[in-house]
Amino acid sequence: MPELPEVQSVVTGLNKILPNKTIKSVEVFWQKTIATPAVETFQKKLTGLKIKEVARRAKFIVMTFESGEILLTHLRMSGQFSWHQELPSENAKHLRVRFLFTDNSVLDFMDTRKFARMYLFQNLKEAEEKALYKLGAEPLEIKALEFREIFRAKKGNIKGNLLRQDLVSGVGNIYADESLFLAKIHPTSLTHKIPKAKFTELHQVLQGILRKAIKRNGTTVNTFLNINGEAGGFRDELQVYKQEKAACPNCGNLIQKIRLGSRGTHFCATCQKKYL
DNA sequence: AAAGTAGCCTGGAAGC
DNA sequence: TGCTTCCAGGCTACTT
Repeated sequence: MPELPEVQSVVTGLNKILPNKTIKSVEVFWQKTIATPAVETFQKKLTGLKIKEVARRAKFIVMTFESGEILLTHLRMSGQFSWHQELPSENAKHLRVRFLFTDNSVLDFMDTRKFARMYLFQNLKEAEEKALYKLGAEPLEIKALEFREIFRAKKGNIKGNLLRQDLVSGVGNIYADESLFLAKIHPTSLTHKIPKAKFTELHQVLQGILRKAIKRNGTTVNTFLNINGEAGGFRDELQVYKQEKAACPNCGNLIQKIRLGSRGTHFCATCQKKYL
């Protein structure tokens, strides 16, 4: 499941290849992948545009064109880009969108689960107003004090709040579970009952884990591959996520798995303190 | 207002 | 063995 580090890995790869390429045509194999505008408009508007750069905002891939248009892509569960020097002899499985460039290279977008979405906007202002405005601060940019203030008075459990993109953006299920384990906070802890110092700690371990995961090219749990077809190496570093029934690396007791807010949630009941 | 949940989807795992 | 059911989860929309 692509979260911030996985998206960053994809963006870094795309930004090495795509700038200065001009789109010759766009093929759409699954209409719903294009969230906005209408598919024909999407194809028509993109044709002839030259890519300026590829960046990331939260879990969105932000492609900027020379003329100012913005293409946002959200990978959701299984979205995947793959670039080819020339047209592949046969279509990849789950191919949803294909971008053909004037230099005859090809950018394919595959998405098994069909949850991924692309949004084309006229300019950054429109992208901000219609899509990005809901996003909270970047977890790697936010300061500890600010981080604590955002969460301090929030109701509900900390796990659910960590996943909220409008508070701090880019954290998903894997890094939520992992950072709570490292900060020794039980996922069902009530957010407003967690002491100030613990938030400082959570902020620190979250930044640490995200930086480390970016270095390791993200985490591959089921299907994630970057544009070079490489899996993420952070999987080997998971302490609790998908480790149910394994021994806690700290105390040796079994890692537990529960459902919290309809999400699989992994933790060590011994090491992680419950603030209620 | 905040919290819970259905729905979007497929494929692999688990259950029978 | 082969069928059916369950589960994974980011995000939106809807209900309570």
